[in-house]
Amino acid sequence: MAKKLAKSAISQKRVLDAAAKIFRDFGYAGTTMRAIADEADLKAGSIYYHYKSKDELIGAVLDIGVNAVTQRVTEALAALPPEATGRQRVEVAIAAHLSAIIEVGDYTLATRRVAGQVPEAISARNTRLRDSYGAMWQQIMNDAQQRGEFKTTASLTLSRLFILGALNWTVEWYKPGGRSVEQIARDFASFVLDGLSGGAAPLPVEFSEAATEPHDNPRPRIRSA
Amino acid sequence: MAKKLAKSAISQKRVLDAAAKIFRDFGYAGTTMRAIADEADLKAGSIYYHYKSKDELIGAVLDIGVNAVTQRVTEALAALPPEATGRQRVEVAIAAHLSAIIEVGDYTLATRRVAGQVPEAISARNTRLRDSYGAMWQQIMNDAQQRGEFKTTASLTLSRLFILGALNWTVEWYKPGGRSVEQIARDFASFVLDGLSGGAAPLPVEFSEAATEPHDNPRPRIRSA
DNA sequence: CCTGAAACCTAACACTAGTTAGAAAATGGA
DNA sequence: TCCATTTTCTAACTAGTGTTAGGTTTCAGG
Repeated sequence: MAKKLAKSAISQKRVLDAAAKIFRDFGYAGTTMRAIADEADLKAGSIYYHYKSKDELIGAVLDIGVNAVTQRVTEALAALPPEATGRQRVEVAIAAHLSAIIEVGDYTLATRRVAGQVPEAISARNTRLRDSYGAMWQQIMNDAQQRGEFKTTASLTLSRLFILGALNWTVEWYKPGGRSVEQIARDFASFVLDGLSGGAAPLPVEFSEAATEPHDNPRPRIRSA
Repeated sequence: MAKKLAKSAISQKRVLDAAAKIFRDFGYAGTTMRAIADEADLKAGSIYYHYKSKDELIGAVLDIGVNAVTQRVTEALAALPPEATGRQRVEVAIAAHLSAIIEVGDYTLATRRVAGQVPEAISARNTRLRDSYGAMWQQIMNDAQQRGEFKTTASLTLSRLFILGALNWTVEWYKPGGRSVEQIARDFASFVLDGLSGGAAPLPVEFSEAATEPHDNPRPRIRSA
């Protein structure tokens, strides 16, 4: 199984991508091995050559969703000079998080929609991953506050939960044709750091309110009944 | 069916509550009529005396989730004097939204977790409800900006999406024993309006950072396999 | 106590689920 | 070309799904 992997790897990836798509659209129980197989141009039985069960598959999908984001944000933060301000760190983390979850959107959405439906044994490991990612954010924010950059009276723990909740929700309404990820990240950072009422505009945006109005339910492909 | 409803109504409610709970934990396809029946102290076949299909049931659950929030926020805003500032309106809307989604938490969570897995015909109506609720928020924010209360450079449409995303995400980590809903609402409003870096504290909070650290996965009841 | 409607249950139907064992095809080095 | 290994398919099994038809219980009102 792990000797000279070569041809198998591409099929494995195809199955994984297909699984993410189907899980995202139909949830854990709603996803059938036959539907995944169909999406991956395979027969249902053949999946078991690559993954030994449906649970192992969903486990792989879940982990990819979180790890991709964690890795991207970690790298982006590491690339920052040591003298970077807390504000800059937050901005960079937001941009990295956003671009990551949109790039691996199928996995992110699958993770979001399926977490809490999956058997406990599988979700436990994934929860640990998410927790440690949250701790990373917490540290950024605590540092910034200790430096005196944050003057908010709100709990930083709650703020972190708000930020990550809103960030992750983005994949639900984001549509490729509309606003660019960079623009969304900028607006988000501005919103998070200065709020609605504050904000002495550092750089004026070209056109603040226009363009495509995002819609709530971007994914119509639902089974008949 | 709608002649002299009396005894049937309480059973109907029991089934509905049970359905919300099960849908929230297992998703659309993962929810079985037998599991709902079990939770409601009933046999599976008996559900069909109250609801003619699983789809009708999920439709009812979805609508309750949205309508409860819409109604509560509408009332809270209507109770405000006409001279209320945009800032006050936002604060009130946040508090009302939060208390509503936590009170009918089972329905809210069911709605959140199941939307997108449900057949299109059912989700369509529900999406309309959510859209009109979003429009209500949009109006509050536009008004406030036109009055000159908001100085943010970020798109108000995006801001609204961020706010509602973060608000709805609250039910995922809220735990009854921890911080009070009012405290969370205050922090959230402060965060939304003044951001992290701003915020000339109007009223100092008693203890800003302490108490129960919320945990990510508050619902362990997952089927074995 | 009778009665008819309301509320519920039982048992089954047709169908689909995840999974598996074994046969068949594809692959690549000798 | 041959062969051994890898990869895929076929066909089936068991368990569990939503739903229904018809019988049974519950219960208010006469």
